[in-house]
Amino acid sequence: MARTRDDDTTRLDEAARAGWLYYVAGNTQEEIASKLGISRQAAQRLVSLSVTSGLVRVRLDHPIAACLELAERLKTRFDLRYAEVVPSDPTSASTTLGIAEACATEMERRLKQENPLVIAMGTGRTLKAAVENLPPMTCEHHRIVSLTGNIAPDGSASVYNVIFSMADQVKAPHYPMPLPVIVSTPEERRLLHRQTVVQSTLHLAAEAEVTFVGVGEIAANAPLLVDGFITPKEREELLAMGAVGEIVGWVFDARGRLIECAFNERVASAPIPSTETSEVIAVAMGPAKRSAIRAAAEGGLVNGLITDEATAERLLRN
Amino acid sequence: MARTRDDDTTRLDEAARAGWLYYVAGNTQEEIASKLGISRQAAQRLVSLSVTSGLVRVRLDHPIAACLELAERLKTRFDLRYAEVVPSDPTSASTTLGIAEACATEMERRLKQENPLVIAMGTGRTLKAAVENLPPMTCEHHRIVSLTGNIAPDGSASVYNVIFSMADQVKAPHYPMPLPVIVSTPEERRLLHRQTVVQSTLHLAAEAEVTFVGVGEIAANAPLLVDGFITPKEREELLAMGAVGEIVGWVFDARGRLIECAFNERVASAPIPSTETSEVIAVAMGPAKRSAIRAAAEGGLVNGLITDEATAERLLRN
DNA sequence: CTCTCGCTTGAGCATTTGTTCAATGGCGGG
DNA sequence: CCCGCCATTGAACAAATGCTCAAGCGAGAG
Repeated sequence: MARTRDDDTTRLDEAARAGWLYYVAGNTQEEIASKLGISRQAAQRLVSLSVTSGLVRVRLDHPIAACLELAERLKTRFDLRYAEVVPSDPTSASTTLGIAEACATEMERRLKQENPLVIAMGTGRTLKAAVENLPPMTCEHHRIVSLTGNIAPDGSASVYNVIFSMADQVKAPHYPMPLPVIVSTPEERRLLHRQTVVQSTLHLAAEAEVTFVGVGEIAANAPLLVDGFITPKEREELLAMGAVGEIVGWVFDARGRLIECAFNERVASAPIPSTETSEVIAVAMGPAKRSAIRAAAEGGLVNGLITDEATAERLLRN
Repeated sequence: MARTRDDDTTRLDEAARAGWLYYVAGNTQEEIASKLGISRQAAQRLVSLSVTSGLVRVRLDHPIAACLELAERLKTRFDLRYAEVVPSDPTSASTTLGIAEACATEMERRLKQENPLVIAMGTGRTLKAAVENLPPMTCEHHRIVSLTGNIAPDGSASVYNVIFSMADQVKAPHYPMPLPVIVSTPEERRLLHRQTVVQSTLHLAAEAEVTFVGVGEIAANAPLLVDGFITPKEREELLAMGAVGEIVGWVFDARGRLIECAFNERVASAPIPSTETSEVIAVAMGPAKRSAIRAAAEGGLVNGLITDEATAERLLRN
């Protein structure tokens, strides 16, 4: 019963083969079954395994005209170096569907580069979903650095810290930040940031050529609140000070300026890499995040954006 | 009724959108229909169009263990720099299924490189199928050069000359050879090769960093014969001299040595780029081509191979 | 204005795919 | 050695997909 590693791999191999016969060679599952000498159901199970285990990856080689146009307009309107718009699924309430895949594709593009890169990663649900869409690679020449601490308020490892799973998937050297995301006092932050490990990570982050970040809203279901990084009371205070969004914890107002407040002095994240030296790509969609995205783009906190059609349209409809 | 270009493109856009909703968002065709406000059949047609027009591309991120192992053994056995083995469809008689896709993927990988490359292309059915699998790209920094003339025996443009469709698809500067594949006399070849255009193409070909070629058999359904480049009588003569295969027209024997004969003196193709300076990748599969492939690999005419599992196994089973 | 041609449409049907469920059988524990 | 657990199997059914064909529609010719 103890399913050995070998069992697993041969099973995946067979799944890959079945998936190949199905998707590439265009066989029907019945044909596959007879070719591999198994029952139709077994074939169906293998094919289905090949998709659920992420072996097959479909890619749509078509810059859907409307999306392309929206992307162009976003670039002009917000003075971005990079913009990508994916089609919206009108009924899905997901805030990652589509952009996660697009973000993964973009990451993959960067990772395939020959010359060594420093890639900085933010945190959050969207990036997590994106990283899950990365194919296995070997990128020993790039370095991946985390902009945020990896310790959640309750002391556990933060679930949405993506650097480990990303580094694991693409086999790249990685530099996490072994400290909490939000600390108790500015003094504590100073202290923690003085550690050698943290110092080198902070320096590396400042050198990042490419940065991927999620964007959090402050109102409604603020990720900071949901994940217990702030209390409802703190949220109210932030809102009162005009906070509309947050990137790796740094809270900013509607014009995309970091708010000078007690909270931001307790954020232990690395500074968001400069848009002068780094491509800083925000990955976010959905009505709740709209004003946060707009602020970040308008204020020049980011110079790249991956979003969906509906959000893009609303961003442009001033 | 005259379907305008605009009609076509918007239709493709819709197809892309439907394909996206289907393959990426995982909608059922019925859901897509209601979301786009069309009938289920219409949705089905769009999805199917998105597939047949090559918009969706499935990719299998799994080096099937057996194939990987075969590839390794091929590399060792024939001293290759590059080998790729794709799974066989046991019942398909196709000589391109699988390797065309694999070849396209490999070409794409090269084309995505930042530093400018010279890519030399052979000719034939396999390469044609491969090129049809290339995604649209913009590669203005690479140069694609043809190793063969583009004029068929009957004076028409050779169907299997792939450089134009390839260059069109990937938007790269390209250098065809405006002359017949096989000329009547060695003198004619000298004369034609003296043209300035041809000269520069020949020089470029010699500089190629990467070369993709098909491999033709001489016995059975020799492409040279089928396409009218040689007569049945000539074929017999070549076989009598020990010919087993041919690359861009150059006929070679079982040990992979170009045969010194009247026919090879009439081949107007560029010389096959040296395996010292270029990666010369043969793309071929099938029992009929087996001895030709083995000869080419053994004789060092090529140092790369893309083939299928069954062929790989037979090549290794000495 | 009407007819014709050719393309598009959607209903209906055949095929393929996905899921459920009871039966099977291997394997460790008692 | 036997029991029971649990993963796996295939039959049967449900859902989704693909195909065919007759009808509809619109553009242009007469």
